[in-house]
Amino acid sequence: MKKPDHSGAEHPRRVLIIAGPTASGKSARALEIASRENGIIINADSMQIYNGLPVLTAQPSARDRAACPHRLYGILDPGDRCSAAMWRDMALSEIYAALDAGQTPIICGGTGFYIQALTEGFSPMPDVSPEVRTRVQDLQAAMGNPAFHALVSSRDPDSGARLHENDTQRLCRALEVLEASGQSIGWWQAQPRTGAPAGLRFETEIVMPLRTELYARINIRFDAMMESGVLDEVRAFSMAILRRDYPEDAPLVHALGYVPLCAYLRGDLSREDAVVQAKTETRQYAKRQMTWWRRSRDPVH
RNA sequence: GCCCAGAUAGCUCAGUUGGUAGAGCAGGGGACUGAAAAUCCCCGUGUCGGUGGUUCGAAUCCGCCUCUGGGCA
Repeated sequence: MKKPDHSGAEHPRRVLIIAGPTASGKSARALEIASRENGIIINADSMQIYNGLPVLTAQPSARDRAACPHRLYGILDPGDRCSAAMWRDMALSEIYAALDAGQTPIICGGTGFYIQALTEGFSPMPDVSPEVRTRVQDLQAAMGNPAFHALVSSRDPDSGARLHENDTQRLCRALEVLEASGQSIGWWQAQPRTGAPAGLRFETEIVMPLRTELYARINIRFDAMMESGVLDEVRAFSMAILRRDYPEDAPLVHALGYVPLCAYLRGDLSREDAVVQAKTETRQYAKRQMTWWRRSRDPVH
């Protein structure tokens, strides 16, 4: 599935995007293309960007990395915090560097939001200080969902109407943007997006296997992880959190399977049940990803 | 062989004194503007094990049968 872009540049340079649900075979596809196109593979996965849990997050093997250059894999410390905008900036500099070196950038990953950030950009947004963000989150935790939703509704009726009272993450975001800028998030979102980066032409390929086939691949891949030392890295990572080397809410704790595997290591879950839960989480994520790419995503602007 | 307890949605189970059944999980669909592997919304007809009976009416009461646990021999 190819999508043209309309950047209007005279000689737009080609950027390939290989996207799709987890375990769909994106990496193998990217590798295959890279080998015949003199490509550089650039990670578009919000978890693979951190080092710390390379097996659990299914980062490319040493062998794959040796076969062609890979960028943005495991480049952030688990204590860091990436964002779609931060990734966009890093990806763009890797893209331009690859093109300047005469190589084909191949964006590969399953984080649809990141890829959207790259190809469509964002509306401008105010900087939100960590203090404001923390204050809003603490307030939310203290008030509880209904009261917090009522508060946001009173200060920003549009967001209150648009967001469900349980959608704490977006409600917090709405309030922090308002606090930081004095304007509602809806006002900011009504501003035009950055749009496609200049001088680039994206060619997107969505790898979308049949659901039954994908689920089988997920199960097989997780069993392989269990054989490849995931438990060791999960144990080490959870110890690091206990030692306060990383915060309790480090992004990697949301890696699929992390919670059940920790429960197994603590003795709260049998190994078999932990594996079942990890596979289930992964299937549920794959389903969400399929929803993301199923809709027709015509470029905005 | 006898006694007891079960048998209800893919799974685990609710189901008040009889009025043709509903939760959690799984599964499906959807949303997504700087946390996105995040966060959130919507979706529940199934010979109520089988069969005969009581009753206007049975998942519910009674008989028999089948199966599964547990106990006694």
